[in-house]
Amino acid sequence: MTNIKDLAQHCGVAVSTVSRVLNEHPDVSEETRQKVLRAASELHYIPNTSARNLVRTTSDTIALLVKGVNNPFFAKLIKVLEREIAQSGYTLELHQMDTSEDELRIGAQLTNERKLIGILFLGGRFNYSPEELSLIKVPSVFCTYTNSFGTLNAESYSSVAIDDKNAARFAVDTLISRGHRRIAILTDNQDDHSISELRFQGYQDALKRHNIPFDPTLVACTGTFSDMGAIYRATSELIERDRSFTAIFAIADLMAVAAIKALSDHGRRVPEDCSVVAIDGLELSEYLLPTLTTLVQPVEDMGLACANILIELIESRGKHRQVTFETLLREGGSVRRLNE
Amino acid sequence: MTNIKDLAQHCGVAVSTVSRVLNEHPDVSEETRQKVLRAASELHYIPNTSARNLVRTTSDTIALLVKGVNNPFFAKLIKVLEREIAQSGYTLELHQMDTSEDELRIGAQLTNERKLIGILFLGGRFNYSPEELSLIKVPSVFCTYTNSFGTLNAESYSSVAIDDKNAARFAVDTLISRGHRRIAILTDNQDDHSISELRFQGYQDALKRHNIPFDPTLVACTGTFSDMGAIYRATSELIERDRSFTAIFAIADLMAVAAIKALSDHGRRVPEDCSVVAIDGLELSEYLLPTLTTLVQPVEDMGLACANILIELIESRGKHRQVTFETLLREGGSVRRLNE
DNA sequence: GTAATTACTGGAAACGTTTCCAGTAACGTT
DNA sequence: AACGTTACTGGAAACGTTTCCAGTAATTAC
Repeated sequence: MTNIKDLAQHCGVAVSTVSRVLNEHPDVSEETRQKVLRAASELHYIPNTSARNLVRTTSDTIALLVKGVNNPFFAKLIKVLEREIAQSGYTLELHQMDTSEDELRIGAQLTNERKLIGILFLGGRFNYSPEELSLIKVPSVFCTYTNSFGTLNAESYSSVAIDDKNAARFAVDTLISRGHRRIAILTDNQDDHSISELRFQGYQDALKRHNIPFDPTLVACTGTFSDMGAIYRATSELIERDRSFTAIFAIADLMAVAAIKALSDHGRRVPEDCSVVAIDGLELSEYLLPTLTTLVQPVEDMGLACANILIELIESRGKHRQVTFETLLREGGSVRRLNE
Repeated sequence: MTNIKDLAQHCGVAVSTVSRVLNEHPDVSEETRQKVLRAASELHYIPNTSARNLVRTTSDTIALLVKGVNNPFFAKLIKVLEREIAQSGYTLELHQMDTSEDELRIGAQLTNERKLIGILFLGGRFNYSPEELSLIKVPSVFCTYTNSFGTLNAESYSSVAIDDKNAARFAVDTLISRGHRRIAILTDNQDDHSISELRFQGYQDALKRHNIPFDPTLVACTGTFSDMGAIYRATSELIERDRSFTAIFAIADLMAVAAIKALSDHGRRVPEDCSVVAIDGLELSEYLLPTLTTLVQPVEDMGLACANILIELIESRGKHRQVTFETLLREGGSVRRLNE
């Protein structure tokens, strides 16, 4: 493998000169510049990243710390993130965390190996104390969830999200405005300080505003966003437990898919016998039968925002900021007006 | 940041001794071992990866070069891959390639930066010459596609795949055995040397074996695996072009989803008016209405195989090998026997 | 009691860069 | 003619490790 020393020798110049050429420093004559460049290409010179990072005491890799990689909503997000990051000359590392508790631990560990210049958190919970957050020593951005529980001040963290509570409220409002009053909810969790809890709160809020009593028997917890079987079973139990509900609010599109199947298997058709509304706006949902009525998250814009905020932080061109995106109701065929 | 020198100084030993302790070399007294370990934890010592990699002239990162990250079949695969790789102490880097032509170029480039010890190729084409392949100077595995076109010998590359041609033939056979003869195909491409072409060949084979003439008007090319809109449009055009087909073979589950929607929008119900069979076996497909009849790829096993082969190559514990997995027909509700 | 082995340790080179500092030559300014 | 500036270049230190080599002390073998 050719290194910078070989180039120097080959050209009859000093290594420092070669380095200057390679790093596009000024103060190097056009003649030597060409000479070095030609040698570099002839000898197939490729810089050694480790050596460079060692002396520069940085790296070029950003870590994506994600819980539930196979969540289809993340797929598009990851696509956008990688593209943006690559375009800015950085590299994306993928790390999976199994529990939300891992996220800070893994983050802190990776940070310390000094091979990271930034972290993107995706799909975890978010109720950190300032002390916990300070374990992360590199710029980071929380994707798809924000500091809705904690006590962090806006100068100390960055996030990109929708207003989950509000979106959930809007989704449930949509059902209520169509005459539904017995509305079940299909959620991952009620109290894990993740978006699940926020959306659950939004559900409760909507009911309260319309003076509809909250009925815990209408809550189906799946404990997962991606395990279709578990979601199906949770819905089935709900159906067997209570036959009075006329609508389901699923906090994610994929949950709605499993729910619709469970309803169908129990002889209840959507939307005739039960309406369904969800949050996500997957492309897929437009191609289901019936098409899903869902609140669309602007996933592309969210990905761009995540990447840009992080890169600005890394290049110290920006300060921490929190971005909240609007969701848009996409009406499909899964909701029906209830006749009195 | 504490480094190995600080530890040495703090303990009153040489850096080499500290290094030995940290790398679990033998030949170091229990006493000093404890002393160093205690100091390391007290001073929050974290090794510098760049320095280590520099002197060892390796790294710990494996690159995943993927075309179409948002392909839902890949989601689960990536999940398994990351877990296996992380468990073996390596790190996974994500790189997206836009065109299949990128794949070798990007691979070669990354290889050369010497920050990579292995590459996983996912979702590209595969018709390389030995010369092209030799550009990649680190162990690599081709996931989900194999050397079905080229001239590589088995000692020079590794791959994990299903027998795409055979699977497609089986899928189409299933339709034929149910009485279908006018069978349309929904494919990404006919001649791009990727799995699309293989599956297309399998389709043609099945027809030939049953003396059903191949009709090009029954071929709908989408040019994509993941853009639902494009798939929908391609199917719509097919429907408007020919109303005689009684079944569709979609080379991927997601294509089948879009196709079923297109059929429905044109007043044709599945399976009553048209049967649909696909390849993939996404979990999702079991929860559609109707459930999809599809050939299941053992995605979990495939992921494990990819990771294991690569890791064995890296640790030079294994030789190149090609693994082909069996697919399994999962009968859903999207196929119906045709009455004569 | 000497030699050979073992157990442990320290010093220093090496990995491939970047960057600081000093230096030379040519040129323009006074 | 002396001086400052500019344009360019080389030497060497530094980044934080690992690993080779040599060396000492203690133990074992004869």
